[in-house]
Amino acid sequence: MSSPPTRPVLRARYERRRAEVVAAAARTFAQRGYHGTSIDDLIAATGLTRGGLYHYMDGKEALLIAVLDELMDPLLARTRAILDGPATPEDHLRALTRAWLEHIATHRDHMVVFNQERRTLERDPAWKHIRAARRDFERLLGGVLQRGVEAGAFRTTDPQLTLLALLGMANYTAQWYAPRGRLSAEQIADRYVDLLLDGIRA
Amino acid sequence: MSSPPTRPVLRARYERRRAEVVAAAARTFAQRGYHGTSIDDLIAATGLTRGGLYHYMDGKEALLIAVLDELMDPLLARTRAILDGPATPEDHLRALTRAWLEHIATHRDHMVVFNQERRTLERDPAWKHIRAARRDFERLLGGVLQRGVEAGAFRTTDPQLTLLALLGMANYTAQWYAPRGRLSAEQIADRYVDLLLDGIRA
Amino acid sequence: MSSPPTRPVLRARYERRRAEVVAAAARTFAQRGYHGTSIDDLIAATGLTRGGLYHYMDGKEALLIAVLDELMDPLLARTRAILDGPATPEDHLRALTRAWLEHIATHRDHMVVFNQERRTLERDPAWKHIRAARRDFERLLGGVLQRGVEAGAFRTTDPQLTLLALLGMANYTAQWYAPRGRLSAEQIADRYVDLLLDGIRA
Amino acid sequence: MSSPPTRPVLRARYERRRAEVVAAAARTFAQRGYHGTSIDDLIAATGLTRGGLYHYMDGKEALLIAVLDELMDPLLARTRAILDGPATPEDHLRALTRAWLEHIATHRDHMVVFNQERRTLERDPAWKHIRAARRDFERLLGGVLQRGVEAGAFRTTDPQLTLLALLGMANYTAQWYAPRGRLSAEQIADRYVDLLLDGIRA
DNA sequence: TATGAATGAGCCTTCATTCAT
DNA sequence: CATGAATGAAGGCTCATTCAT
Repeated sequence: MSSPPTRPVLRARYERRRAEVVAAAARTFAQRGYHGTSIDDLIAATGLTRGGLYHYMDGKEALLIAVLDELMDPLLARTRAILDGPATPEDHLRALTRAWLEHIATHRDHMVVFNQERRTLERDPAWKHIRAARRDFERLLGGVLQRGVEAGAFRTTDPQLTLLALLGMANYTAQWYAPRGRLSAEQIADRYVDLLLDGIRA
Repeated sequence: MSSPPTRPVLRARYERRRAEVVAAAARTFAQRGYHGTSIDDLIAATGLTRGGLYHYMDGKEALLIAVLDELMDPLLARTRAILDGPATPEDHLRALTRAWLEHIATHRDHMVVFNQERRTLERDPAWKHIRAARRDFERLLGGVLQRGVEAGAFRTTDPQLTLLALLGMANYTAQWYAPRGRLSAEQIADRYVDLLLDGIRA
Repeated sequence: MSSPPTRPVLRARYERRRAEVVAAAARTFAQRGYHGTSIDDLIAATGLTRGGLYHYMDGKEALLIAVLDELMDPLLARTRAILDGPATPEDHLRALTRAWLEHIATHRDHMVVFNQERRTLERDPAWKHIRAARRDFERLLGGVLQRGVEAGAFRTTDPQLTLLALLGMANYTAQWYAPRGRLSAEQIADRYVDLLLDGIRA
Repeated sequence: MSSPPTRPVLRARYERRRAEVVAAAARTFAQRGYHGTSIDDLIAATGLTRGGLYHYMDGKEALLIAVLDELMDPLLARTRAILDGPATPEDHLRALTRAWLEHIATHRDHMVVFNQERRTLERDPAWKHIRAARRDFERLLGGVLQRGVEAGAFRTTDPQLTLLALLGMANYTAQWYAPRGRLSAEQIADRYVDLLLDGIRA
């Protein structure tokens, strides 16, 4: 990867193209898996040539890092911003779930890649910052549940398992969500929160 | 792959070894991903030699098929057996979830592989029967929810989304479940069903 | 590189072929330089196929290491053996120079490679043991000169420069020595020692 | 490479920059070898941009030619100038060795590159003029030894081997000479000549 | 004059698989 | 039965060079 141009005009074009490359990588990794994606798949997805691709990336793994950073960094920032404001645990939970599902909806491919490579991420020391981001997010979410229990708003003997249930159902959304589908991300979030709060028993 | 021996004694040993190979493949695929696993990884995991491995398999992809069949076939059989018996929707739901999580608990690696390769499975015609099995399972599970709603036992405006929520939380278990953990698979199943039925609102 | 076979017969053949590969590498590196040699050059020189080459080596750099080890290890061993025995400084000098030039004569390619890659060797931490071997050899040789001076056998105000002169003339031999040439390695050694001791002034 | 500017001011700047590029190439080739040096290494060493570099050179190989010409041409000219004057063989030898080592001292990188690429130079027809220059220099130097023997000033049964010894020790200087070292190039030359003439025997 | 995006051939290496022994 | 040597296609990546701007 050559260093980015310094002249503003070229710099802007460079950044734009680079973002396209990362987006194409996210899409392709999501479809074929990271290891299942060849550089040729990526050049087909970007329209660049084999060598040209390397203007915009350091290598395949750097692309994976970029995809996962694009997923985690804004989500974590958004999460922290929401939790900075005062609200009841229920409101925090709802706001967080909405933000989360909206982020997944706009980053479906990224999320699918994250789910696919989860195991690799756990093993390799190179991915520490991604693991840390995931853990931070889960802790912040778990904290909301915990405070809800302590405040008497939520009733559950096992907040940890509740957290895992919520993580499972929300993250799974990436596998089936369709942008033009019946429900918006916000609606899905609300229904999930309702489900979690009230259940379905008649 | 040479054809299996016919003499019973040799046949038995052959089958045993083959099962070990599939188990090792499941473990290794789960850790490194299917594409990320090399034949060398498999010979390291099995202790066989390069050539020896090919006595027990037709190739890497055949191994993936075997892993996924070991996951889907018994689960589907078990599911059908449970649904064959008469029970309330709630009892069916609970029995199904228990069987499902117990199966995941004993087939964690298989399930992780399934989750990882999900996208590949959707794309390639070679995987039709795996896709069909997954779809059948989801339909059977969805049917229980549907009947519960129709019978007035469950109250939900969107059984399909409820199904997706349940799929998400249950399948996610494979990512974190530990055999010697605090909760048994059965307990997890029960708490998930309780959660789904009653929610956590105080 | 696959691990060497354990069965003696196969092991022997493996070792023999591996030695051939290293020899071919030495020859080719000497002709074209290490960086100038492609894997295709090596397969042409060995008769192996592209993939087959990797049965006998870990990679191109491992081959370079093997070449340099084949050069340094026996020379250093021989040097130490010679210095273990008692002798006058002049006899030690002569014996050492003979051994050295004979070694160069039978390892011309190795020596040429060493001379070519000298600078790279100095820079990269990966080559520490090669650097150490070179330094040890030079110290042992320098010690002989030093002791000769102390014993009053050699008269030189600058043993270090004398060492460098000797190193220069001897190592240069690899560049022009021809196995079937007018002079044997032993004769060259003797003449170099005579030159060093007595000069050419009429 | 664009053709050099014709307007004197621009021309001068062009020539200056071009000389810097060749110097940087010598330095980098010496450190990493010719084949081991990439264009990126050269742009890093010159501070030019990728495209800018090609304003001052025709390509990588042209740079190598320039480096070697800078080494050989002045040395040969100087050698011929010295030999043009009348002197005893000993004085000629001393003057030549001084000039030679002083040239090496101011062209260490060039000399290192020459030593490294020696084998390549021998093989490729493109390098005929470099080979011819080397051969001419060696012949001129050998001639001095030869005449010394014929004049009865030098006593050696093998002037050719003596020449090779001298070439070895002198050329090797490039590998260890340090500009600010203990000895000047002239001093080294004198000691080498003394050594060659008188030896070190007490 | 100077830039840096773009090229595509070629680099070293790994791969799943076959087959003579 | 079992071995491991051998294959050659394909992998990710770097290269020297060109050229529109």
